[in-house]
Amino acid sequence: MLKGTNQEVGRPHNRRIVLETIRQHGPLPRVEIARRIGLTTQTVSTITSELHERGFVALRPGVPKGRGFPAPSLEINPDGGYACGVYVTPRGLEAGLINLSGKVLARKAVSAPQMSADTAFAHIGAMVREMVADCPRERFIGAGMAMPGPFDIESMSFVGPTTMEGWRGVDVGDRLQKAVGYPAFVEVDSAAAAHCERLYGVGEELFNFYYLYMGVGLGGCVIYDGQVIRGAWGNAGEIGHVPLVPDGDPCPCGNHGCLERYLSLEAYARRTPVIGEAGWLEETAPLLRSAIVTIENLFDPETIVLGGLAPVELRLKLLALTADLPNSLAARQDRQHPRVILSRCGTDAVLRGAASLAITQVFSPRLPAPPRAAGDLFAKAGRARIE
Amino acid sequence: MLKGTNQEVGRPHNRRIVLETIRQHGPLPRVEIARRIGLTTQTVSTITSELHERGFVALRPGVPKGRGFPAPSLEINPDGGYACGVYVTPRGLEAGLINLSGKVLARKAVSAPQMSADTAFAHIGAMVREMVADCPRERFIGAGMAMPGPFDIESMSFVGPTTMEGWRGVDVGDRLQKAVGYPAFVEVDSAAAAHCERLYGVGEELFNFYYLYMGVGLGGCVIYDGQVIRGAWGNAGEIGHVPLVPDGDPCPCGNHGCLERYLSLEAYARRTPVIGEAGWLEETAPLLRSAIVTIENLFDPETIVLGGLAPVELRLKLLALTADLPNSLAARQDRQHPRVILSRCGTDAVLRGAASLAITQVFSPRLPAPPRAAGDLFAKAGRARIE
DNA sequence: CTATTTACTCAGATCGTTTGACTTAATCGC
DNA sequence: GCGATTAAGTCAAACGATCTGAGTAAATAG
Repeated sequence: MLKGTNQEVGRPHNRRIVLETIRQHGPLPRVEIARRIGLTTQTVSTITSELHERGFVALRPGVPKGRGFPAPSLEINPDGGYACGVYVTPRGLEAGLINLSGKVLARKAVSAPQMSADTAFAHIGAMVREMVADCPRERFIGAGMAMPGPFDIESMSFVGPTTMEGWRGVDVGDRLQKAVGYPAFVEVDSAAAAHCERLYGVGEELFNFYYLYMGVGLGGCVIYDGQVIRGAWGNAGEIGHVPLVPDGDPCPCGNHGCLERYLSLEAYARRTPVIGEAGWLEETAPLLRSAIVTIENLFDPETIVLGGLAPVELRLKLLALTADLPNSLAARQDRQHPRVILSRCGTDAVLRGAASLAITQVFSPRLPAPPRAAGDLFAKAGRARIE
Repeated sequence: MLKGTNQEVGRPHNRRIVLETIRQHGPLPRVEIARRIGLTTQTVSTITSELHERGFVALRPGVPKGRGFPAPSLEINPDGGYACGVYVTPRGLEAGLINLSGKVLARKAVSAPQMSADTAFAHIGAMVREMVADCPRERFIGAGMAMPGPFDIESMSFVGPTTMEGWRGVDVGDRLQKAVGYPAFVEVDSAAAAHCERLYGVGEELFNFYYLYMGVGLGGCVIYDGQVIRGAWGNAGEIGHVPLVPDGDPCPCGNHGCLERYLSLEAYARRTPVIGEAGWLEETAPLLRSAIVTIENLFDPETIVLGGLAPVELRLKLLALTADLPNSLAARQDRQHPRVILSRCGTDAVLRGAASLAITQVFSPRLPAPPRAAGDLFAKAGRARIE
């Protein structure tokens, strides 16, 4: 569980830190990177020359700004690497190729309801191979795949509108790995979308937020300290099955009054023909507000990001319903952001998030927290070897 | 935000890892520690000799077990360090001295309703000084303090049964630091209790759980990967204010139907005179079950730990109500633990948790996650310096 | 045109971890 | 019983990533 560190661990870690800092805040001169990550310019220089050599970062010539050497800036080289993202749903497959900047360069899709796992992985293998062929082979990093959650919970995974039939007991990670032949990773769709938002959306400013994913069902994901909180088995975030309405609508999960029976695209599609969109919004508003209060009181996020498959227009209407929220611990004086905001990543969030999983896993810091200087018992003598 | 690592950071980190491994799994021989944390025996030897020198660990002579050198084991020296915990409530103060094993050695209390901050910190300063006097001065590590949450939320902190009057705008951390003159830390009571459970209770086996704290109000805390998840402002865990009953009882927080209006010692005290304990249990059961389903679906923990100030007898009765739980993603086949279990730490949980904050902050690993070997792009060349 | 400032680089020093040989203390097998 | 084997631990030298301090390049200030 707990692991020690040595130079062999430290170097890759620092490399990831440097690259992630450049990715998130670049273009940056070396001194500035060094200042941020707490290492010397020399070290950053060594690391960045390696990253440059490998083509992951590009050097932008320095522009004179006052006295002194005009510092060249480092930025991500978008074409330094590519990754594939696959989104598997009960309606079919979507796949995309992204570059290091998270831009979608190519896209493929297979439409077929309730694909079997065998068929799906055959398609996935083929799609990924085609996409890899479109980019420099040695620059392909890996693939990520997203699916509606939860995984491996028979009583929940295989019923309801987000059901994947015939996928019972399939070792998805292993199958993906074998199908693509590159490093492969799997994530629940809402977590993948949250990951995208963290990397390419609001995550540029926010390190702690809750991502509410309004898809066919309703999912969510906490980003805490910049990290996706996945739960013990990677299934955290099934906010759609929070029982907010006692004795409410029966849900395929077996309970009654689950939130996603009211707040989800499935609910929208089911209700609007009956009562119209305005009626649905009115009916859903109190539940949305309750959901927000629940999230705020449980997670204390900086903000809640409203994302998912739902079209922007609809999400804007939902956002409007949150103008007048009930009290919660989010009602603090010194808020930097509204309590609810819109996602900045488009409908490709899941795809890009899934693909960037591979990039993150291969590159990014699973960070060592800096030991705080809080009464260090080893302050001085710690440096001397004990005889 | 992201920090690099070097030898200066690495050594203290490894020291913490070694100590934490010994604390949690000791007594252990050096080889075994090395195996667990992924460093060499030599390094562990160097570090442990330092820890031994400083009196934090004790050496237990090796007992012959089969061939080879009989390995001496290392274990925590309980008297290697002491810390103070303070629990501040609207009813008064409780303070305690614990040793490195988390045992409560001394205890003090001041009973006085709605103490002002000035009075409280005067008392706290005095109590801590007395306790420090009872242990070797140089072995005193620091103090931790717990309070009912949430902090700094005017609209919620200062109303209701857990209210602290006259504490508005008080910089608690700073005041505590000044009052005790040692490293000082502050935490919400439920998080402190969860921390205690992590260190000295179920945390010995579980790294991912949700701690439900049934006190005057109702709080909770996620332990994820062995770490307390505190939220953006340290207030995560206000599960008591999840609105589970639409149009339910009005709550001092301003909303209606908050969970803690039904499930808390305050609710128990208010309702049992009217309908008796059995009546209360019956009335509360569906809400408790809903709360559990909510937690499970949002956090996907290994288990939920039922703790808090509520007496064991009452918690046992509540536990009995969870024998037949609704479906959730926790209903998996391969569960290692029941969905709900009782806390193993007694009523001192908050006190011990608060005190051990100081120990943890000074010693324990805020861990660097080991970079997984997933398609390392720098696999070989990473070791060679680039010219 | 010189002095100053700033970013960067080179080469050597530093220091925690690793490596490999050695020591110690137990059991196994003849 | 006694040498061979096994296992944990220690010593001293090697390793290697980062740091340190001197040196270089390119701008501005005066």
